[in-house]
Amino acid sequence: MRDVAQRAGVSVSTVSHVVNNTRAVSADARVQVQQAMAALGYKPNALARSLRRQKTHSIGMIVPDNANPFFAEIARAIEDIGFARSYSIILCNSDGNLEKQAAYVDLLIERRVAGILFVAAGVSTEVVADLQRRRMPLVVIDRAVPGAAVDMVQTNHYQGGQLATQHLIELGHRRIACIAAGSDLSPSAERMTGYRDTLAAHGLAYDPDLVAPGDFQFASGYRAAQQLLDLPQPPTAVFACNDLMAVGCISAATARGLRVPQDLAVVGFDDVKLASFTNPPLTTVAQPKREIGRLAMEMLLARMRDPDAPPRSERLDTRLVVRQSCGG
Amino acid sequence: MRDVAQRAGVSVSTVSHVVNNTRAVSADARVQVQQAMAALGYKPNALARSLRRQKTHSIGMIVPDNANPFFAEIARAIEDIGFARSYSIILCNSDGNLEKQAAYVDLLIERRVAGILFVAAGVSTEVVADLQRRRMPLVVIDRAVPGAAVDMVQTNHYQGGQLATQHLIELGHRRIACIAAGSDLSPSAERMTGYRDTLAAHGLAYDPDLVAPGDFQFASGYRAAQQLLDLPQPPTAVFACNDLMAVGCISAATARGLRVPQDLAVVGFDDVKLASFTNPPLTTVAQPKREIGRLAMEMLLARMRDPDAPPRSERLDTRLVVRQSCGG
DNA sequence: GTGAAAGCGCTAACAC
DNA sequence: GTGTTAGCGCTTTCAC
Repeated sequence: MRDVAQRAGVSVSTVSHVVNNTRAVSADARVQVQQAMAALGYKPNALARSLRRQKTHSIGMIVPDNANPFFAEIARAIEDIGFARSYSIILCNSDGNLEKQAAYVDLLIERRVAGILFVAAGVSTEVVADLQRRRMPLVVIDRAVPGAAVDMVQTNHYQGGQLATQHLIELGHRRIACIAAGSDLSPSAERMTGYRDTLAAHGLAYDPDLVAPGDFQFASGYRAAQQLLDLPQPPTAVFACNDLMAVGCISAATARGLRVPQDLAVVGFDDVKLASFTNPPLTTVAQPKREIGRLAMEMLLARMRDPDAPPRSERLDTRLVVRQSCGG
Repeated sequence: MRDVAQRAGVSVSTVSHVVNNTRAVSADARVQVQQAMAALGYKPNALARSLRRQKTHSIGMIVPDNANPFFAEIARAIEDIGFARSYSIILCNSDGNLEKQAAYVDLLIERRVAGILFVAAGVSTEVVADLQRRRMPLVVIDRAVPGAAVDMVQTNHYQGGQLATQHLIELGHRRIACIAAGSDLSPSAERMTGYRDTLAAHGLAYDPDLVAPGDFQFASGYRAAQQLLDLPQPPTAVFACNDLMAVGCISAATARGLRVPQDLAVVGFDDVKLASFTNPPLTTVAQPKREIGRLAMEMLLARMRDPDAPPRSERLDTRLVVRQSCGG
């Protein structure tokens, strides 16, 4: 900047004012400055600016794994909004590891980020409390943080479970199984509850034999389907708590010579890319991934503007994507 | 830091020295400082440090789209190494748009990143030249930048094309089709060349009828397969230039009552997650995505250490992942 | 409409 | 082993 000022024959503060368009400067001086900037390839130093202004245009995004398509989509939406508002995103993968997460939180604090977008890696009550003590703008995504009054946005898993079950019931199914996953994680539990409540609402008994355990992976869906189909009275439809298990379920059924959807209807959850390409294409409950990212970012920006607003918690509804794995 | 110094009863420089472990400090003072830091929740200001030291620990990563699984994996590997070396990654999506890319490059320069990892969005000769003029450490990934002597790492697409074709030939196939994609992009063209050369090396004639156009999408693979199977003498095997088209091809074959692999063998390229879950699971040529990211990051770190080393260009070999879509 | 000067929080060179 | 000081490149207040 000094160089520019010298070459343009004006003061440093004048250069600053044309760079930031911050007060009236004679047309003459402005042109001089701009030419000098171009000639020297000058780019202002954002570090110095941030130090002086005591605010950065960086925001930290902590996710378990950006290669997981679910988080990849969310990250994408976040980056989009960030770019539009000229915030840049620092990518942090926690691998669901609390220490790694803590290390990244420290790093983000030291970098003086303007805010943090946060998918918790396990029980993160303490980190969040610490962040709040520091008045760091923060939005929690996807997984709740117990005992924290904090901005958050997540999917309405319960409504998604309802949607899937409702669809199967409307198609005439009465024996509807569920491939569940680790009930300690809230999303899966909520999907299950949506399933049970919808069964009940339609006068269908809940049969524990029709609930098979899974772990969100393909293989567990395959195994669960085998177990279900071995039942004396096998189900005619399956609600799998995610797409990977649904695809595993279809594979198992096909391997036994069953036709999907004629002999077994299958509905998934998530709507990952894969779902369009299976045979038959998978009917599934879509999580609003882009919308989650977009909203989280908007909420963070709002929080930065008004640090004292009451915490906001949003639940985004899912949408049923009807393809061919349930017929209909 | 002043606060810490005051509370600990030492000078600011002493605090700095315990924070950075930079010179001998009495055990006493060290304890005082650490206690004060903990009590005050002090975290050093990385902005100030970077400004003073004239070097940051940020690196910029520009990719077309982090939600594309290929780049997601690469990004993941980059982040991993970065974390281990305490560099943080600024995530930039160009959407293949030169203006967006230029905007991000400017942003990264202003942020004074220590280096840039770069998947070019189209012909980026100028940006790269500008970056080099500024002596910005830079590694180009995946797509070559014409006319630039610069560090780069990419897949050996040619060798991948060979691998796929070779595999099919060894399985006894003689009429081997290819689903290609836009020959203007170099990777696809190189895969094709690998295919042709391998055919020739085995005394098999190249038949233009057996090459069907695609655009990397599922639907184009489906269409291409239909076209191929309508031929008077249809192929017995297909090499699709990516997995999505391979899966489309399998769908089309299945829809006609053909069995894969008995009636038609199909091999893909990329080895995306999806490939494990198709029916039958897809035999495919795996790109070393993690390895690309890892190597790119290592090369960037090396370049930062030695700005004047001659540019290095690496081609990483692919690997054939045999599943079930080719039999064998 | 312009310029001079202080200071953001840190580090490094230099004295003691 | 410790403290003092100058200065990284910017913004902002103040004086003109």
